[in-house]
Amino acid sequence: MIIKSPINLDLTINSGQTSQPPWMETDGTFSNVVLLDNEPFIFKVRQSDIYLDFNLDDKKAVSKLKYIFDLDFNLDKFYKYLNNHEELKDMSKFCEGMRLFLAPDSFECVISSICSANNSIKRWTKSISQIKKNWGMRYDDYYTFPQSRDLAKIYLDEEEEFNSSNIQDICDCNNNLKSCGVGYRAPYMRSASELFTDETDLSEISSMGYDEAFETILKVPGVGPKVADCILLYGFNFKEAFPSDVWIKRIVSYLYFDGKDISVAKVRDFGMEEFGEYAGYVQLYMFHYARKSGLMAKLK
DNA sequence: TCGCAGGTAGAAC
DNA sequence: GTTCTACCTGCG
Repeated sequence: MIIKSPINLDLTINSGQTSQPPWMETDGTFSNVVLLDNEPFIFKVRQSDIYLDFNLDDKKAVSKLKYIFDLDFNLDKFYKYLNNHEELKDMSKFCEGMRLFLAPDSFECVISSICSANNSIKRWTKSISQIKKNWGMRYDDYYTFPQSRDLAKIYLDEEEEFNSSNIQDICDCNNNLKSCGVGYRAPYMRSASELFTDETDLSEISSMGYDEAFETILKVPGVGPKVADCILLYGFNFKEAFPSDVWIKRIVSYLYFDGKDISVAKVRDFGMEEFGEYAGYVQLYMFHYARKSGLMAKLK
């Protein structure tokens, strides 16, 4: 069925948002397994003109799909907003149809975002895909993201695995987090999994206001301000988040502060204040505008 | 080969 | 409170 909200699927899925790695692509069809009340559904989506063509018409599935691709967000209104601001008016034409790519499972977003810190898009998406293959549930060619209680039990590295198992050669130890290329983030990822198994219920975050949610998620190991904002934006749909990293800092500094060097913390405050309910989208568009327009190369 | 890039934690100021 | 440094991996 066609869902009549304009979107550029390829751009949205491959824009490096830390909710999840890109979906599997075959001949222009993007697919993934999505759990609805713990029941697996294979979602297949493809571009149809400016819209999205979805393989299921089940009401729950459609509602979830609309959530994942943020299809109820009014892009036209957002573009009017961009066009009314001198600093932002070029952005929509470089990113037309790009939407938030929200996590079907917020725990996956927590771990993906921790993994993305001080890392490249290519490397964190590879690591998360490997984690799904190793410890997720398999349906056809697709893997779910493991649940927190399962990830909490995974060995951190070869050494821990070797010492706790009957494997004879340490080189055969590849059932551990570090073998997924996550580096020093492994203990953060496992501690976060323990936290969300035993102490903190992720669903409580959704019912909090932004500030409380931010302070709560900031306590998770491996989560600083940038990662916290990514989790709130891509994992919980808090659109007022303005995840600020060095690139956003350079772009904001160029566009708004005459190239003056300002702290990432100040950039975050500025973005939230200036863009309000559009902060998350502005951040997303800024990053891709800078990438595609050549601004990023210039700011390097 | 090695220098570099990229957020967080923990220590030092 | 702000600033410095180590952390792991892949890339040029």
